[in-house]
Amino acid sequence: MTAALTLVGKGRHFASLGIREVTRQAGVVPTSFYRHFRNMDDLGLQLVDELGLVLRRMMREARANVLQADKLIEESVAIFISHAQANRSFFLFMAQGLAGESRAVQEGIRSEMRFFASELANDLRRLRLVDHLTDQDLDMTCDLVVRSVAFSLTDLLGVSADDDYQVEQIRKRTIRFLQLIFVGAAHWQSGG
Amino acid sequence: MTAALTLVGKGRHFASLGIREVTRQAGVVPTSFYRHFRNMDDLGLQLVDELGLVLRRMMREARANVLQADKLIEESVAIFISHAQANRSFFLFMAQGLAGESRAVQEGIRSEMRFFASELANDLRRLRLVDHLTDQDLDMTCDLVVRSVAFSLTDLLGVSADDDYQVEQIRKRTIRFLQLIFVGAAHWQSGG
DNA sequence: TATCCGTGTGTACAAGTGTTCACTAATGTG
DNA sequence: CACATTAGTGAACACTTGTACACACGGATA
Repeated sequence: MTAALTLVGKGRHFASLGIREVTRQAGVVPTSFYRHFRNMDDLGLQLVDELGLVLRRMMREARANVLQADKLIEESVAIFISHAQANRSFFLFMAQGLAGESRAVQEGIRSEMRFFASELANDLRRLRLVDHLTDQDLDMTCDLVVRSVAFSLTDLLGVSADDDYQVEQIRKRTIRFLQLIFVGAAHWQSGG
Repeated sequence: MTAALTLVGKGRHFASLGIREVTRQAGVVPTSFYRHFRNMDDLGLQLVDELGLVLRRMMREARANVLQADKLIEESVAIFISHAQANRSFFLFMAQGLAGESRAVQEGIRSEMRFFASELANDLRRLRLVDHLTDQDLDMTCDLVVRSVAFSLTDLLGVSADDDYQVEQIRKRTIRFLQLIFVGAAHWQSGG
């Protein structure tokens, strides 16, 4: 699995990886592959599971560091970006998988995103920042937030990790996106 | 190019297509490929160019059909969905290319999206619906709109084209996303 | 009419592919 | 100690792959 991620990190697309290629990168003979996976789709699915762990770690850190409501967006985005940079290959895999070849992987990633969105909704409810929204509207808002961040992720993965200027631009833009969404949420139904 | 799109439409990922595979689908001998393209990346780039045409046609139809401001979002989303269904393979290619293997294709698609967003900004300015926004804020709003729609596109491509119920769900959700964004835009700076 | 030029063909080759099978070395369990 | 399980090995198979080359046809041009 690490070998596959490494190759993805080097710019390859997961869908174009072959068994021999992955085992070669892993420094192991091709037949060993079958000791662990039935095929590449299977490997992809197990990567999705690990991706879930990465996302949960990120949520935990966000919850620990975002104590008060102001700067909530800024802090969260910063944490997100730092995790995305630290696990570049993982997030590359996630971005690729969203439109990938394996329906199962696709559905897995989508489901991780839904989980993430619902956790976000819980947190916001707990902070009592959105009491005027119905549960359904809050879910929608969080869904939109997660999608926007996911899209920013593809921006981020498109620039080199040490291009500080570009990363900063992406950070600022993502923050403004989220601010715009939350302004919308604040005036939802009452103002719209 | 049609052959490549056909294969993508059948669920394959563009990055995993080979020259022989494409020419086989085209009903032509492998060597003929080189008469038209230098390699698969080259083919991808030419597909991006054609994608531009598809998007422009879509914009033209939207401008022709969205006459008055109310129902603007509903109509636009409907037109978008019908185009996405009618050119399923093209939009699949677009969704794949965003996180694809070829940096050039990636950049090409991104650039088409930026163009789309800027055209949208022009239209909104012309309709004088957003006079209170600075040009920069309007651009950001349109960027977010285009991204949200693009993400809905991946939802749409994930369900079968004739699953009316699911398509309807996606349509409604996309509309609500855009409404939320525009409520945010309406109260931007004044309300945020 | 003769001559290009764009497109497609057939053959060929070296390299890479997924998958199988029988074998081996290390590990932990009774 | 003997034994089962796990992870890795190496050879072999039948294909598939990208790419090169010389060749053939048909329509446009001179």
